Parts: sequence; C-alpha cells; structure tokens
Amino acid sequence: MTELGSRFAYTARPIPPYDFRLTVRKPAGWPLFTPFEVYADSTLWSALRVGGTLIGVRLSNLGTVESPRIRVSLSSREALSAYEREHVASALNSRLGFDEDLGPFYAMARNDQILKHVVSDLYGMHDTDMGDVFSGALLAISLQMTSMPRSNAMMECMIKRYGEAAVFDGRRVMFWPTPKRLAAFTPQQLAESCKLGYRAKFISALSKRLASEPFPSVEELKAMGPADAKRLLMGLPGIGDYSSDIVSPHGGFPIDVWSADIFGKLFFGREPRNGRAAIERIKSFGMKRWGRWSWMAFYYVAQDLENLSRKLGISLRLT
DNA sequence: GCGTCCAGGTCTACC
DNA sequence: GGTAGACCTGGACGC
Repeated sequence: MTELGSRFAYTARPIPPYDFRLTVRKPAGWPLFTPFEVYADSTLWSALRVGGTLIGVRLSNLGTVESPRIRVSLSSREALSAYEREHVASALNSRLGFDEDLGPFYAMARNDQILKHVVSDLYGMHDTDMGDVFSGALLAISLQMTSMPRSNAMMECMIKRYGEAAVFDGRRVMFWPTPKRLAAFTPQQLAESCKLGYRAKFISALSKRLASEPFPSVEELKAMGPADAKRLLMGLPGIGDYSSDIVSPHGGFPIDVWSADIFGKLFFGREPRNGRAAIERIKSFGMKRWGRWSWMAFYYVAQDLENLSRKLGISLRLT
C-alpha cells in the first residue's frame, strides 16, 4: 500500500465545451485510468503514473459545459519540487484533453450523416489518454480474442494481485502494476494466477522489455507523429495493429471483430458475414471517410451506441 | 452432460 | 510479402 500524503492543487479551465461527467465517466463504461476509480457527487478519485511516480488524482467539477472549471488535487508519496509539480500537472492536463479544441472535429462531424448524431448526444466529451503506456498495453492485450467479461476479469485480477494501491484523501484506488513488478514472475505464474492464457507470454515479454529498456512516455509519443508512435508501439511484444491504435495517444481506428459488426452496419447496412475477415476492409473504409478524425469518430460512436441505434433505427450491439 | 465453436489479435513458420 | 495455423479460457449452443 502506498500512502500518498503530500498534496498540491490547482483549478483548471479547459477549452469549452467540456462536459466533465462525459469525459471522466464515459457512457460506455470505459474507465479513465483504472477500473477501480470512484465517481461520486461530481468528483472522481483515480490514479496514474508520471515518470514512474504514482499520483493520486481527485477531480471535482466546479463549472459548466460552456464555462468549465475543474479543481484538480494531486497526491504523491514524497513532496514534489516546483518543476515536478509543473510536469505532473502538464501530463494530467494533456491526458484529460483540457487544451483540446473540439471545434474542428465538430465542424466536420455536423456534416456527416453518422457523426451528426453522436456529437449532438455527447456534446463536450473530450478524448483522454491512458494513465501510462504499460497500463494501456495491458488493457489492450487483455481485450484480445476474448469476451468482455473475461477481459475485465483478467484486468481486475492483474491489478488486484500485482498492482499498487494509491491511498489518499480517505480513498484507496488500486492501480495497474509496474513492468518491474510483473517482470519478476514467469509466464506460467502469470497465466495460472489470472487465467491469462496465451496472453501471459506477451505480458511477460512486454514487462521485461519495458523494465529493462527505456521507452517513450505518453507525452513523448504524443509529441511525435502518429505514424512514428504507432511504429514504436508495434515493436512491443503483444502489440499489433489493433492494440497500438488503443494505446497510442494519437488514437487510430481500432477495428476488431466487435466493432467490425457495428461499423459494418453503419457503413453498409448489415453486419459482415465474417467479422474477422472484414476488419481490413471496414478499417480502410472508415479511415478514408474520416481521415485525421478517425479516432474521434470511433470514440464518439463507441460511446453512443444506444442513442445511435434509436436514431438510425438499427440494432447496434452494445457488448 | 458432453462436444464444438468462437470471441473486442498477434506471432511465426512456411511458401 | 503474404498467409495459414496455433494459441488460453470459458460461455453459448446443439444434441
């Protein structure tokens, strides 16, 4: 357990529109940084790692969608220097999309027959980044070739068994393990303890790689071009085309068997007969249609399936 | 109850 | 460079 007793706070003013609830507590249930974060009374308690340091995060909504104000309280084990505080705050602001202008995306989306619905339903929802590269990669690998209930079970087991507890503000938030921690176990031990199956070999190799070699942070990946970030991520064990689109702070168009059914219906009016075989075709079609906004389009559609089903009169599978 | 299929992919051997 | 096949596990389904 890690007691995070040193705290600093500031008030952020994101670029409007900024819907706090939609951004930190996404309609589809995707967690912000960890499945164990807590949301109550317009406040989120979560955690993330910046430069290997575990940070407790409390976000409180003080404003409105058009005039957003968010009180940010960050807790760490040791007191941070002024430089470190600035670095941590900058990393968090970037992950929460505070400086992201939704205007250009909305301008394109309002002229698109699919997206015009989702940007109306989810007005002010910003894109957010993973807590760190390793936790994003563990999430992506857990999603591969299995059902959502089993993916969730694998992730929760890894976090509970090998992760770190951020204790602050009277709360206890479990966060993802470090590469060093997981690198201490064999693939067999990981597979047996959390029923990871063949993914244990990927996770073990990934842990050893990131524990022994430097790898760009989320901020560094964001600072480089999308293609360079994707190339680096795909060099990691267990991270292919789909997973790199999930982990990259630039996003992508992460079409898998589940989303191939959804976008097949949206683009062509029906689910593909063979979802796996249709992935390439649907991904290519979507990226051609939405270009640099492909990730935002994917993100907004995935969060709005229920409303979209009703508005378009088609059944989009939620899970 | 039992066997088969397949799910929110990636890697490798083989051609 | 392109592609078939292997890979854990467990729920759904047919019999």
